[in-house]
Amino acid sequence: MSPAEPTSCSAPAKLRADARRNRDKLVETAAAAFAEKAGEASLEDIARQAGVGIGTLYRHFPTREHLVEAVYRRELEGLAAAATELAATHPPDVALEEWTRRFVGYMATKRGMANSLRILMTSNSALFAEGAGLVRGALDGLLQTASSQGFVRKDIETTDLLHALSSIYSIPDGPEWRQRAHRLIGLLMDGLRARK
Amino acid sequence: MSPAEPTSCSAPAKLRADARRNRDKLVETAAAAFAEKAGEASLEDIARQAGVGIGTLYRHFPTREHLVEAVYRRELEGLAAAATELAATHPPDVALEEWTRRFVGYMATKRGMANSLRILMTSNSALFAEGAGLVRGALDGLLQTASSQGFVRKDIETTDLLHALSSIYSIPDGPEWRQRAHRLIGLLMDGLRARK
DNA sequence: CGCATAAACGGAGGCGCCTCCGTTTAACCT
DNA sequence: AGGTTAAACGGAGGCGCCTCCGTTTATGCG
Repeated sequence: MSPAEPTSCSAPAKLRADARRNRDKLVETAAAAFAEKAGEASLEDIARQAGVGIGTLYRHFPTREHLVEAVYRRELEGLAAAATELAATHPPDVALEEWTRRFVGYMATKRGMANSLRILMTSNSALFAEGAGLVRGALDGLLQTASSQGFVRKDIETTDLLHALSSIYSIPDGPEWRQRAHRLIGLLMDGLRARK
Repeated sequence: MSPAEPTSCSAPAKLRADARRNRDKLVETAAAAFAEKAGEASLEDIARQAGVGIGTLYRHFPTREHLVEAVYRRELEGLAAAATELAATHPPDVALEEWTRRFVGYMATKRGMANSLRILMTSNSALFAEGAGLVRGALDGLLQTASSQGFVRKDIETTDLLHALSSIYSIPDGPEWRQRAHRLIGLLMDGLRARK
């Protein structure tokens, strides 16, 4: 195995140290800005908050969609990593529930980016498929473990659960959104634990 | 029947004379601009070319999509009207062929508007359906006449033909696009006339 | 007509997007 | 270390989007 890789793993190789630093800072800042201002955040603001010039932002991310993509990918990777970590530190059913809650947190940040994501989806669906695969794999691992050890029922497949989770997307916007989503998850999890 | 209605029929009612005039001029100018510059035309340019202020454009069409919608609708109405006229002045098979050629001309103007149209399609699909209905009706009339009078074979339905025509959309962009499209139509029409 | 008034006009200005290019700096070589 | 150079930086500036509001004008009424 090669030495540890401390920086974000989804960045292109062979970047000068300062470039890598700025790139990471931009993605991090953008993630926060998109989460807060729902994808409508101004790129100039993001550059300013990240402490770099607007030119630097545009060199790293030629279009808004490139930046969205980087944020999207980073968060999906984080989500997949969380699954592994949760599996190692919690009972399987708790890990599963906690992971789905994080999944909802993730989706919450995406609500306002619908437009950019749609563009991304139609113009570069390969990336989307890859992201979906990551999520699916993570959920699959958690569910397999939990069900094989008898913590949850066995007649529910990953696809079913994923489908149920994605339905959260269609909950109408509003102040109660998050609350509703978490109630729905509680319901799903109780259902899963009820061994038929 | 009420008196003749000389102005564009898809405009809202009860507009002051100057407002109606400016609105029509804007739609007309926009249609030309979108056709030429592929939907990327600047709204400021369109207003300037139409001889009105930018404020006037925005009062009539609050977003780019509203203007796109107006152009889109106007052209579909023109297309439907052309079907009636062609049917009255040409043999049925010629009318059919000529109309499909105009249909291609129409689609050619839409190639660059894909983005705006997609937004329109997802955010207001009712309009889209209405437009599609207009086109379908026009084609249906022409095809019925032609086939009932024995000018074209009878085993092809409107839906089939519409589907074949819409495939033109997927011809890759390029200088030869129009030529390819017309070759395809010639092929379709010869096929239609070949009475099995 | 001439007046009142509501409707419509139009463009200045603020903001965001993106490019271009002069300046800075990390990385490599001797 | 000091020098060289290509990579990276950053912000000014041009352009388009959109809003806001002071000015103009069509229209209906006495």
